[in-house]
Amino acid sequence: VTDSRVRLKDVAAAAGVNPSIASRVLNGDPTVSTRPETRERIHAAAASLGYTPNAFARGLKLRRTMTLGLVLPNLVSAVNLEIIQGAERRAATAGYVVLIADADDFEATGDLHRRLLLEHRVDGLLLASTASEPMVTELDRHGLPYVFVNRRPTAGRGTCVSNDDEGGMALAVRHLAALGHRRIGQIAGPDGVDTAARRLAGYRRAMSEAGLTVTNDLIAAGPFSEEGGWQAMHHLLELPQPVTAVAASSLVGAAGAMAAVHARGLRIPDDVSIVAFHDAPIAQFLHPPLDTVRMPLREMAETAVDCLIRVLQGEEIDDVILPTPPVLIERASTARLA
Amino acid sequence: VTDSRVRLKDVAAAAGVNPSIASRVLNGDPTVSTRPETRERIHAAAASLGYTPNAFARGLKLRRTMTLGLVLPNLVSAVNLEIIQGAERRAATAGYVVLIADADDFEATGDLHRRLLLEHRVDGLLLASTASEPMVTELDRHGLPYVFVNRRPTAGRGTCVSNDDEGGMALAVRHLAALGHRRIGQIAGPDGVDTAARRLAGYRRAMSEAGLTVTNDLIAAGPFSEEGGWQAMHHLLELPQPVTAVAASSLVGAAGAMAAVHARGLRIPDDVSIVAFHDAPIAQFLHPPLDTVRMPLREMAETAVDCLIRVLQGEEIDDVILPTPPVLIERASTARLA
DNA sequence: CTGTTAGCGCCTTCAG
DNA sequence: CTGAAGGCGCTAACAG
Repeated sequence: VTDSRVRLKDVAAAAGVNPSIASRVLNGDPTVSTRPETRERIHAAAASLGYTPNAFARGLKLRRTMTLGLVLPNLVSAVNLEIIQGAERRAATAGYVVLIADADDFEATGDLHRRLLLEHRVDGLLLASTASEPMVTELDRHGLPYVFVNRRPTAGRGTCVSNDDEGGMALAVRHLAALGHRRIGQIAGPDGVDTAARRLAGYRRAMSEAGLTVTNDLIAAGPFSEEGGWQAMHHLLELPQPVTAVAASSLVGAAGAMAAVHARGLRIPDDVSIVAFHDAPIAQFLHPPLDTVRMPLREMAETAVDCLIRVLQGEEIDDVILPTPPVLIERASTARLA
Repeated sequence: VTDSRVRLKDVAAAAGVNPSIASRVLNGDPTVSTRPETRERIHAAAASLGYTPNAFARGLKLRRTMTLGLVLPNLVSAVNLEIIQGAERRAATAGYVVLIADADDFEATGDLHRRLLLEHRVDGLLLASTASEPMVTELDRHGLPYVFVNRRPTAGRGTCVSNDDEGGMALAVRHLAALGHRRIGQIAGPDGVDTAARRLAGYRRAMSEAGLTVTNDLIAAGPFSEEGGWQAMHHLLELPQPVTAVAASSLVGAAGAMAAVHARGLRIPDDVSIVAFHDAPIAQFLHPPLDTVRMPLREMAETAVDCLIRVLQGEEIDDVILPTPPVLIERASTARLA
C-alpha cells in the first residue's frame, strides 16, 4: 500500500485530476480555488497511496533543497555532540534535514566546498566552532547564507549565535573569590579563538571586581583538551606562588587539570579548588564531582537553526547571545580557602 | 571566475560543443570517442568556469543521490562521535555526503522515515547502534539498502560491521584474573542489546577459562551511562562477598563505577581494580588513569561505509567483524590482589 | 474552477 | 566522431 514509487501523476490519476492541480492542492496554494469535493478526493488519494514528493525533483524545481549543512571542525569533541543533536532536532521539526561536514576537509582539499556549495546540496550552512576566513569569503562569493554557532568572528558578516561566555566565566570566578581565594588561575583556551577570549575577559572582569590583581602568569592558555588542561595546571602549580583555585574554560581541560593536581599529590578541593565552564554528565562522576557552569549548547544550536531559516526567508538578523543566564552547579570541587 | 551557477550548457558553449557530448566527456563515458583535441577543450572550459554538476539534477536523472543516511539513537554518546567522524571521512573520500538522523524520530513520529526514505534523499543507510524491528522491516519494504554499525541483530537481513566485543572483554577479564583476582564483577550493558550480550559472553568465557565461577550476583546490568555504572558498582560492592575487581562494558559506565568506589571511601586500585571496554582520551585523565580495551569505532564506521557502497553496487556482503585484535591499554586502575 | 505547457539541470538513447 | 530529442518528478505561468 505504501509503495515509495508513487509519483504525483499517480495520485492525480487516482483522484481523476491533472497533476498540476493535485500539486497545488497538496501544497496548499492559496491562489487555487477548488471545490471541497475535489480537494478531498486528492488528499484521500495521496494518503491512501502514501504519496511523498521526491525531494530532489522538488529541489530542482524550487531551488530549495530543504537541507542545512552543519560544518564542524574536529568532530571529536563532546561539545559538538550537543550541537549536532540540537541542530538535527530543530531542523527536523522545521522540515529540514542536516548534512554534516568536517571543516578540515574544506581547508585541506576544498572538497567540502565542492560537495556542499557548488553541487547545490544545501540551502544554508551552520558554522559551528569555526570561522575560517577563506571559507567565509567563499560563502559570500557564492551568496550562500550561513550562521555561526558558538563562535563570534570579529570580521564576519554572518549572524552568530553564542552564549554568555563572559558572564559564565565571571560567575565561576566570583564563586571562587567568594570562597576567599585570591590567587585564582585561568586555564584559558587557545589564542585567537573568540570563545576563549570572551571567557578570559569574564575572568579578568570578575577578578577586578573582586579587587584581585591578575598577573600574566595566572593565565595558562592551551587547547581545549585534557592534555591542554593538564599542562596548564602544572604550570599554575609550579608558580613561585601557586594558585589555590582555578577556573577552567572547558570541561575537558578541567578533567586534565584535575589529573595534574592528583599527579602532584595534592587534593581537590582541599589544596586547590576547580570550576569548569561547560557541564555534562561526566562532571558529576569525576573525583571529586566537579563544579561547573552550564553551557546551553543544544539551545544554541536550536536557535541557530531558527536564525538560519529566517535568513533563508530573506530576513536580516542580528547576532544573538542566548538570554539564558549562566548557572553555576556546585558539586564538590571547590572549598573555602584554608 | 568560479561562479556557482555554471551549467553544463555553459561549458559546452565555451568549448563550442553540444551539451550532450560535454556531459559524456566529463563523465568519462567509454562509448564515446572524441578526438583528444575536443576533449581537451571541454575539460579546459569546465575547469576555467569552475563547473560542478548540480547534485539534485543529476540525482533526479540517475536515481542516485550520492548521499548516505547515518541513523543514530541518543545522539549524546561519545561512541557516536567517533562513528560520525569515521563515517563522514570515508564517505567524503568516496564522493558521498552524509545526512544524520536521530533514530528516536523514527520510532516516535515516523518522520525520519518520511524524510529520508520516501523523499528519496539517500541511497542507503548506516544504522549505528540501532536495530529496531519496525525500522528494518520498513527499509526492506522499500528495498533501501542498509548496513548495521556496531550492532549485530539476530533477525536482521542486512550486513553488519562490528568489532570483537567478546574477545575484547575476555582480554580485560584475563588481565584481572592474571592479577590474582577471583571475585571479578561485570558491569554489563542493558538486556537485549547485542553488543552488551557479546561482552558479557566474553566475560563468562574468560572467567571459566581462568577457572573462576560466575554467579549471577557478579553481573550488574544497566544502561551504558555514568549513572548505570554507578548503580552497578554499588551493587557489586554491597555483595556479601564484595568484588575485588570489575570489568565495565563501557567507558562511561566505568567512570560512574569509579565514582561509586570513591564515594564509599575505597581506593582504586588498592581496594578494587577496574578495566573498561572502549578507550578515549578522558580515560588517561581519570583518577586514577583507567585501564581500557581499545575499541576501533572509527575504523568500524569506515568499514561500514565501504560495505554499504559495495552493497549499493549490487554486491552481496557477509557480516564483518573487524580483524583488528583488541588491545589492552594498561594505566593505573588495576593492581595485583592484596 | 481546471488543464496545458514549459522547464529546473542533467544524462542517454537514437540519428546523422 | 557529434547533435537532437526526450524525460527524471515536480511546479507555475498562462490559458480556457
